[in-house]
Amino acid sequence: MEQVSMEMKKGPWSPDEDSKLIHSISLFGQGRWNSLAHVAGLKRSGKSCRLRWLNYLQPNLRRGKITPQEQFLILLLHFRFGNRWSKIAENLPGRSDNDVKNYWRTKVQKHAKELHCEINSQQFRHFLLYQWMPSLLAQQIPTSSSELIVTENYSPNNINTCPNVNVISSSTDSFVTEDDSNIWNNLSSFEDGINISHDFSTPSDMTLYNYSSHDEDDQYYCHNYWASAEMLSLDEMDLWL
DNA sequence: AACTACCTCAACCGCGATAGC
DNA sequence: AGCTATCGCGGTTGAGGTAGT
Repeated sequence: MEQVSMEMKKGPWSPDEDSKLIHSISLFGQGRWNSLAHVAGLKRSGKSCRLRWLNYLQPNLRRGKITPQEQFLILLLHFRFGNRWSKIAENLPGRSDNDVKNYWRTKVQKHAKELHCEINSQQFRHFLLYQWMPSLLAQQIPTSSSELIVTENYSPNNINTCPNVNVISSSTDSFVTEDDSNIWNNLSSFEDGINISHDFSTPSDMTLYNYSSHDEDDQYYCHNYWASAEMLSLDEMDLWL
C-alpha cells in the first residue's frame, strides 16, 4: 500500500527537497521510491518522488517549447499509438510523457474544439494529416528550396539534441517527384537518429509518411505510413534495413 | 495600474499491472 | 492462490504566469 499519512507533504517542491532527492538517487539509484523518499528524509510519497524525478529533475530533460519537429512526431505517433503518451515520449528524446500529454491537451484538443470537431473524428484526422502536419514540415525548410534538407543530426550520445527531420519537399502545391529508391537512399544515409520524410509524390488520394529510427540495440528500421484520403485506415509496414 | 481571461505545465489522483512473499 | 506493496500510466486539476483590455 502506498504510504499515506497526515504529515505527507504535497504541492510544489522546494530546492532543498530537490537536492535531497537528487543526492539520494545518486547514492542508491532509481526505483524503490518509498524507501528512497525515506532515506532522503523527505516527507513525500514515493509516487511524488518518482514523478518529480522523471518529469523535472533527471538530467537530459529538454526544456522550452515543443519544436515543430517534435510536434510533427507527436501527431504522427499519435496516429500509431493513440493516447499512449509514454510510448510517444520514447521517440522524443528528453521529453517526458507529461510533456507530450500537455502538448496534446493544450494545443491539439484546443484546435479540435475551435474547429468544432471531435478529436478522433475523420474530419479532424484529415485536418491533421493534410494541413497541420504538412505545415509543420514546411517550417523546416527555407523558401524556394525543394531539395532534401538536412537539419542537425540527433545523436544518441547527446540526448539534448533535437530529433532530426529531413524534408523532401514541403510544398503542398509544388510537388516534387521522388521515386521510392531515392527516398530510401536518403533515409538510409542518416543512420544516426530519427528521420522523417514526407513524400508528396504519392497519388493525390494517398499520403505516405516514412519514419525511420533505431532502437537501443542499434537496429535500424523504418515505418511507412499510408493514409488514405478518407482516413478510414492507417496502414503501417515495418522494414528492417 | 487593475482586472480578467487564457495558457502552461507541475503535480496529484485513481487504477491496472506486476512483483514478491 | 491470495494478499500486499510498488510501479507506471493516463486523466485531471490548479497555481502561477502572461496577454489583452
